[in-house]
Amino acid sequence: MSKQDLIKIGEFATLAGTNLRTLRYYEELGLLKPTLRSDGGFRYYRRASAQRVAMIRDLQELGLPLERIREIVGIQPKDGDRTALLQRVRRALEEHQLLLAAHLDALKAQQGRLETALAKLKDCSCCDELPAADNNFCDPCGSTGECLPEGLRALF
Amino acid sequence: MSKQDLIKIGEFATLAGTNLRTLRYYEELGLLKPTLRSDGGFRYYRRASAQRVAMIRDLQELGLPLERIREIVGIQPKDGDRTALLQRVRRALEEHQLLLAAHLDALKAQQGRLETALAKLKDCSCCDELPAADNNFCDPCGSTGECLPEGLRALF
DNA sequence: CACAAATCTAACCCTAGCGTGAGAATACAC
DNA sequence: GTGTATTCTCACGCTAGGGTTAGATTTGTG
Repeated sequence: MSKQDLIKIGEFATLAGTNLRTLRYYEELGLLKPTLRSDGGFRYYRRASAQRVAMIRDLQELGLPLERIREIVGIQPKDGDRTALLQRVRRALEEHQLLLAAHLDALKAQQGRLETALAKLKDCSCCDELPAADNNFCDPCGSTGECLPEGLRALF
Repeated sequence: MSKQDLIKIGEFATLAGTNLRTLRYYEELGLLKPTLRSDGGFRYYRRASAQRVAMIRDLQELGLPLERIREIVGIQPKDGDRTALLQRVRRALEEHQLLLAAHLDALKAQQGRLETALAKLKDCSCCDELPAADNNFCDPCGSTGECLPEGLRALF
């Protein structure tokens, strides 16, 4: 923890595999404060803090937004707090798991609608009938008598 | 198509099931222009144009961004262009299907990482060992000897 | 001391799809 | 003409994660 260990933001960014703007943005969000500020305002980081950046990145890859990450790792945990940290991480991950599941469901539903729409379009492509003047929804279809899927009502 | 048919934006919004801001936004994007502008600047729409809004909404529900939708329906198709329109829609939907699939894969991968991370966390919760001073990644784990999943390297 | 490289703050830009005003002007009924 | 409802054009706000300037300092070296 000697002064030797302190490096400026440029070197730290390289070390942590990121860039200046991102580090300053993290600081702005309260995610990672530089260990020291010089009188002139320069940021000085500990090399070891690169691990903190790695952790932030890891949690980002798991899909957590930076705000949530701050809630988890915003306060530098002491050694004894390891259990508490694990708790926080676990709760956040579980919560995020639910969100992710919901998001997946929504996208799968969208996928289903897309397939239906494409199937219907395939039918329509070989159809010569133009919709009647009073039924430009083609609903029900003049050929098959089927109703159109929701997502394509207005195509005709 | 007489002047009787032209309505102002408020009534049109109600008819189309949307609101003023959205309609003006659609116009800004080139999705739907009012049929007429009064000398004072008021927008006048045809009732029939509500179908166009419906179509935009339908394509939105299929997940297409408004920019793509504009590319599809940006130009008012004439009757004879139905085939061409169907083609454009089909191509756009197929393209979007690919994007959606990729998106789904990414989310599923995220889900997998989440599960792995949570499983590992469960192990760690019952672990009393603190990481050695020279290995604050707990990697490999002092208890099980297993390596940590990518997403949690920096937790320790 | 002088100079170059690094860093500082502040600010605006981007994607999407509007929400929500402010303040001015219009349209229409009476 | 006058009142009131409607609409007009800005223009900023939101989420996330920075990118990319500009102009001013600071640091460190010779």
